[in-house]
Amino acid sequence: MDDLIAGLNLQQQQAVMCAPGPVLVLAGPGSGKTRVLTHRIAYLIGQMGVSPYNILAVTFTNKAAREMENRVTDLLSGQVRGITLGTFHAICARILRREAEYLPVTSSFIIFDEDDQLQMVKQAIRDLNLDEKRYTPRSVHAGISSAKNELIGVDEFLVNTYRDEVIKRVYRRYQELLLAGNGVDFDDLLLHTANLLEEHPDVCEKYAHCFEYILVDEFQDTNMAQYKLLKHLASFHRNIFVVGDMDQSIYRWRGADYRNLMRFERDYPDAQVILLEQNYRSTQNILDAAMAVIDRNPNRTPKQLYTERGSGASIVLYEAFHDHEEAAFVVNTIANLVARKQASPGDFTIMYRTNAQSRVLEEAFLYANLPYHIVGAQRFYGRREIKDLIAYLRLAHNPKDEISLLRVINTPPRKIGMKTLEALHTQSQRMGLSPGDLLLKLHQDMQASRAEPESYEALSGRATAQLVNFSDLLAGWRGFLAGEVGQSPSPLQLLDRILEDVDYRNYIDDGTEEGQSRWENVLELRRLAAENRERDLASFLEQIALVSDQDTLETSSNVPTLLTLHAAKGLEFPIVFIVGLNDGVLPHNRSLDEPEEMMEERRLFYVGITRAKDRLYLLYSQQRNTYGYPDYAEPSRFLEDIPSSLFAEVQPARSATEWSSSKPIAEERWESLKPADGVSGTKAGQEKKHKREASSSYPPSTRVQHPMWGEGLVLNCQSQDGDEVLDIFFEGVGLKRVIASLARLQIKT
DNA sequence: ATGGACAATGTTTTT
DNA sequence: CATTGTCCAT
Repeated sequence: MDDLIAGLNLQQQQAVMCAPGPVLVLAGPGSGKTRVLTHRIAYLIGQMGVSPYNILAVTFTNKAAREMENRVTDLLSGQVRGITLGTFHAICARILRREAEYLPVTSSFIIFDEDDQLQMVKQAIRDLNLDEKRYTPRSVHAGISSAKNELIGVDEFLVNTYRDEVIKRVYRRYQELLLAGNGVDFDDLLLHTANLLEEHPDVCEKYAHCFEYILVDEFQDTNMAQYKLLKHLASFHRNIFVVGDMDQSIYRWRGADYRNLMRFERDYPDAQVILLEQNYRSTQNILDAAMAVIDRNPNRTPKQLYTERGSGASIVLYEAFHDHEEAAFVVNTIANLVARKQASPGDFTIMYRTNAQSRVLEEAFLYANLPYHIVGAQRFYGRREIKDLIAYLRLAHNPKDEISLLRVINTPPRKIGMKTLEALHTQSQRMGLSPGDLLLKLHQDMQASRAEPESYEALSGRATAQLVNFSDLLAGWRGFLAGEVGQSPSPLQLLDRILEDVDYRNYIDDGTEEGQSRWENVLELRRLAAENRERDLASFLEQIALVSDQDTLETSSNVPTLLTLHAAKGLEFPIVFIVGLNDGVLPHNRSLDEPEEMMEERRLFYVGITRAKDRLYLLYSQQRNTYGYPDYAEPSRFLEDIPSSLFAEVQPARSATEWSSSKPIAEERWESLKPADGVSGTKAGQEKKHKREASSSYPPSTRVQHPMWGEGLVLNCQSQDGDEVLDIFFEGVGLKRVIASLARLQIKT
């Protein structure tokens, strides 16, 4: 008992040990909210004798769930088996599979991801003969999604404008398409579960009885569906313990509504409210800056963040001439601090508003020949080759999945184009079958050597031949799955068979560096399948659908991290740079005229600032490139809110001429900076490795002269079709890719 | 059916 | 600038 609460402050102890009933913990950044949650669970099990089976703990990411599980396991030395701990979506998927009898889909439903959702909206728009230009799949999907987040079904969808009418019709068609494929989307997981509990009191009671204690992390990020869901689950015991901070609500555009915190207080007037204000992460200067920024938001519970760490270093505000120099300042600063052994490369993070901003930074790192790590830009599961293979698996699992069928039917190319697909579509409609089922029937008919009867009139002979080829493959996998050859195969065995049947490697690995990297991704998926060899296919597919790239974030390699402010939430770093603090970038252009959006931009900045433990650098520039063209920019209006007393003396910006003539940092110093393991900076998807090729006439770090761009430094070279492709950094111009024989390059000595 | 050349179009993205 | 989709010639 004393062990458990040792090291917790008063408020934390109060939260951990508070009596049953509704509890609202308002937790400032770095105030130890995860500690409170994990200790609370340990307290319930260890001290109150609550069975793990009666505890439900919900998070937003798998990573957070994993971390919580590990920490509780440590605290209790292992007696956590039985606890229901996971993301909202994973827990809902579990409930829905168990209660599938109440659903319009079967328990082996598949979960459509963002990409599939867009494809499906596109399909729906086409089915309805609507103008794709006028109603982009993206915006229509946003409309459908936010309706679902508000628990608004198609029939309840209110129409005020013609646009609403369009969305409503697409929504209806979209749901039909989902059901036809026995699928649900991310939003449906929540929506269906909430509706299920609402409409079936007996089911609701079952779960509400079971979950004696409910704990929720990041409560400010819940949407209406999640709120209602929790309310149902807590309807019997009312022991609902939520932790949140409205100041860190940055997912409004995903349906999150921080007002759920207020709604909670209203719905549970007897709730105990506990404020966690002591910060264990940052120095006081950093906290003061953060509070100065966030205090300007109206209608919030004021929090006085304080630390016992002392004021710490001043915040550095730097005005760069343009974004290139901004990046150069970041890299130089990192290099200097590392060289002087004041910090190690992994201590640094650079945060920005939009992913596009990472490019300049990457160039600066490449130019300096320093490794870095970038989060998010291209996610593993978003990669083409991975999506292809998952689509194959899904199709084998569920031939009715038309989205997956369309994806793989001509990948690798099988001479099945638009014409053939159209024919397949008409024919399947005529027969009242899904295209996948039609293919299987086609296969059967061919097996029975019933030469194509008139029933396939929509299919031409040529088209049929190609389709039959594919249907043989599909039928083969179906049979394989059904256990024709003894036992039912594992996902890995099926994957391997598919890889071989379609000769995928030959298709994807064309011998270029990119092709090899793609094949490596395939091997990575294989490895993942091998790890999950105990799971059946359905469960493997679910796991893949519900895993995000955030969850794969590795922090092990000792190199600086580049990420968006959104991706930074929940993390902390000794030294933080926030770049692009210009109006139009940090308060983003699209938020300027919308007060709610503006508040969210402010919170985003707040989240960024509060990631920093020891040092904070804020950067903006006089000029920046937008879509390739330079443009003058104003400093972010948020900067005005930070008292100047917190800033270190502002260093004068160097002029453009000074910058373009400035020399790169001596190369010996870079050598001393390189981490021992020599991890190279990678941009996912498009790797730019510094390959040393002895045969090349322009090996990396050669200085060259270009007739147009002047002097540059070769960063990378690779052979292609007997020629050399070079990546060269030109000062004041940027990174250029050239063909050695065409660019009239001179080697400088 | 496919690949190459052109125009159109650009937030953030826990699941 | 860089990615994505559409049109057109093979």
